[in-house]
Amino acid sequence: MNAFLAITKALSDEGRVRILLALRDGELCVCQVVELLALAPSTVSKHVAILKQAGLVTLRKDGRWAYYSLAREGAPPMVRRALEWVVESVGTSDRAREDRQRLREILDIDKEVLCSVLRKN
Amino acid sequence: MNAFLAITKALSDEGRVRILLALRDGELCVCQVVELLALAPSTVSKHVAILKQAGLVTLRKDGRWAYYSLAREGAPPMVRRALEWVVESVGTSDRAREDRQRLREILDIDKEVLCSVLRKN
DNA sequence: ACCCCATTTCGTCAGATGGCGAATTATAAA
DNA sequence: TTTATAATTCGCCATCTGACGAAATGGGGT
Repeated sequence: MNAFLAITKALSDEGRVRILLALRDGELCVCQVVELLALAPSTVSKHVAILKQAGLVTLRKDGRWAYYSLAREGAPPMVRRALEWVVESVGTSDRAREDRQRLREILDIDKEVLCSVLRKN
Repeated sequence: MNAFLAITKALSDEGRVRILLALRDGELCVCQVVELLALAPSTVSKHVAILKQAGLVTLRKDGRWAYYSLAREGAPPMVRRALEWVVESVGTSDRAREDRQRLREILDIDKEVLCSVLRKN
């Protein structure tokens, strides 16, 4: 029950759901998510930590960068079903489409440049 | 997205999940849920209102009594999938088993008597 | 060794949430 | 019409949550 509630709580925030949907197209580093959601890095870091705690995403560290991905085959059925349900339910919502388009623009920017730009604001 | 978040928020409270699981065996009136969860009637009323708002349960009024049931065929796929996921994930948890046993005892008590007993506490 | 910088952690604040009891509503019974 | 009562709504409080900026962490680069 605790694991289940960790998932439902993780899914009960729009920003976190948007992160999951954005990860459909592949792993993202924190600064890319920061740009997508227009939230402070510390806030995004907390969000992805909650998603990770719930088992919905996995973390790959590469030097200074932290890449988050959707949980895959190894994940428990409860998690896989949750992700399927999310995608089925809101994967084609307006917000998801807007985010996907914006994400394409973000992915065109070099990561180094993107993170530097963020520091200025 | 709003409808989806209404569901995930509804599912992010243990009491509300327990209510959904209890409703698997058929409709319940508020005072029966009050007895099962050991919460104040006003609190339970609020919980079922949230479940209803999310579309996860339906309400049937019969005189002074309010019976809540799980959403059925008519419900949107998003809702049906959510309920399937809930049952798959926590339908056989310890808590669910305990509740089901306790629920059998509660259903053996006459509704009128049950609600009267609650007033005394 | 030193600095740079992506990320995380910490401290704090405003707003949301979950709990209760009291008051209100609505329906059945007397 | 008055009373009783299941349920809901309201008002309040304690706690949780999500937001931010500042400070700490930790892995490159010079």
